Amino acid sequence: MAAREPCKNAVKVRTPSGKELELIPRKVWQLTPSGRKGVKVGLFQDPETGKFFRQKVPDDYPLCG
DNA sequence: GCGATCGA
DNA sequence: TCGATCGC
Repeated sequence: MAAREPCKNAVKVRTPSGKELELIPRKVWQLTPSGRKGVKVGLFQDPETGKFFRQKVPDDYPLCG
């Protein structure tokens, strides 16, 4: 069982403070309603403010965290 | 509204 | 316990 792989790849994200940065998500999971495709969501931390935020990550980004 | 997740 | 994430 591959329990909790660390996230390795940076994702281009718009931080709450309005900057585009490449950040490594703390965690990425699938957010998928029944019978729909859903999205992958990453939990990120804005290095400017320390605030956490969630944002879509590309569908090909591996689950991790 | 649904789905999972966790910081606030 | 809620907000916020995204696309359908």
